[in-house]
Amino acid sequence: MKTLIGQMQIQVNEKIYLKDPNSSDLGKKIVSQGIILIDEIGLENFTFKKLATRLETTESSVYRYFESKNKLLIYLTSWYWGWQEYQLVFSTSNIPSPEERLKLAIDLIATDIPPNEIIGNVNLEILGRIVISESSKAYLTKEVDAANKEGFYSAYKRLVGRISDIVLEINPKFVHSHTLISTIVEGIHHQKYFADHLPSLTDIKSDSQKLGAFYTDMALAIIKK
Amino acid sequence: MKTLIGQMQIQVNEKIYLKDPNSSDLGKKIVSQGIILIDEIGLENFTFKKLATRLETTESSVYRYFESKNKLLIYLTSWYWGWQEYQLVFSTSNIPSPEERLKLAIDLIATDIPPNEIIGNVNLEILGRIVISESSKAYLTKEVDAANKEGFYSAYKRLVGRISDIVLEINPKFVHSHTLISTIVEGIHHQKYFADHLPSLTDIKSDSQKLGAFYTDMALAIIKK
DNA sequence: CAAATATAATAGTATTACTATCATTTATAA
DNA sequence: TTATAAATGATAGTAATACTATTATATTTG
Repeated sequence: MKTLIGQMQIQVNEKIYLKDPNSSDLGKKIVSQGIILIDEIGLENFTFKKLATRLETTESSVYRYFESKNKLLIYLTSWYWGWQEYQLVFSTSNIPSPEERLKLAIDLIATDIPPNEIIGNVNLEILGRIVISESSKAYLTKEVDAANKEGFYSAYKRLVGRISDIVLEINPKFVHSHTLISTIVEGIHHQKYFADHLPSLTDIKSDSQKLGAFYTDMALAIIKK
Repeated sequence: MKTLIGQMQIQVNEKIYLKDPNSSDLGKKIVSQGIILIDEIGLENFTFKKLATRLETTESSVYRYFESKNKLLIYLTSWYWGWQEYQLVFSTSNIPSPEERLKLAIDLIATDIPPNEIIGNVNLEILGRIVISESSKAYLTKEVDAANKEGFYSAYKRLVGRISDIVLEINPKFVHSHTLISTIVEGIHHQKYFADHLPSLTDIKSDSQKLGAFYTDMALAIIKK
């Protein structure tokens, strides 16, 4: 999982941005530094003005790439899920046992990203952190339905869909595969957040192995029931 | 569950507000109409100015009760969890079987609040809706740790703690009771949101009975494993 | 080298998220 | 009943946010 294909590119729905941030230097900086700034000050305090100042550019230049900070967030999370999907496909490709593949999938979601893992100047560890604490805000808005219609959440849905398919391989009669997997994915992120900030809501303190193991056990217990 | 005790009062941590909204007419309206307005336009678009206009009062008057809209949100969610806790204690009080109590607890979380259920001019159905779509924003902020230290999330933690205790009655050796219950509570809310807005992430379309049944099955499967 | 494209500089607007002051109304208690 | 306190209303003000618009200046590409 360390170095994948040298020049991999994650595809993100074009409607999310005004101008492809991958098409220019400034665009790439907006993404890579945007991640860092959101992580530092939180999405609520993050503004395009502050980002522009940090990049020594102007607010209007940033607005040429993204319509709003929520769109930037949607871009970042889509990118993240696209990357996770890529890793899922990659890491499960030669594994015949669906049970083994499910375990790998859940561990993939649960595993902490090692520090300084970079793809195209995106720091994945930091991106992983903002996905945990901010990603739900990308869909918990009054604009969900419009955004969903545009396909802004398709990367996430695809990942959940793929893991659900593995569940169905294990038990084709299990009718709650999507519910189960979306519960597990959100659950893992929540538990990590709780471990750091609201520890009495969890029993697993920053041990991604145990976290993955718990959810794998839970999944298999209900799937095979 | 229809009419409980006529004049029940849910206690909310005093530090959440500047002035007790229950102590005056205006305060009560801020809460009851605040809920309605947040539901209508979403937390992002909600402002104290808009609420003041609707109440035919002034922004500064609203600010006398709550420091910020985030505090109002914390107040509303605390109130909600306090109310859920009350109902939990009430509905499980005479049930000896912990398994039966767990089922009741999960169903309580999953059950849709019937329309027009009112306690002290708070519309619970609407409050339930905003808890689903906005409550996580109460803790997904840079101020979590400070807020947690002040005890702003204790109502939620207490509810999770109580249900976890039931889990431990069923199996005292189960070491993931908090993880399991917080996963289920958040999971139920997410699934309801998904059913309405991102249906491909769920298999249960607005059927709170099935939702409760699924999570109960899942809980028992892992607890007894 | 011209033309297109990208960025910088600057300005401007309505709204947000507050804080402050002072006048007026309403409740309470002596 | 009146004095006093408490709550609300009216008004003003400020820095920041979330944008849009315009024009000038670089930079790239054909």
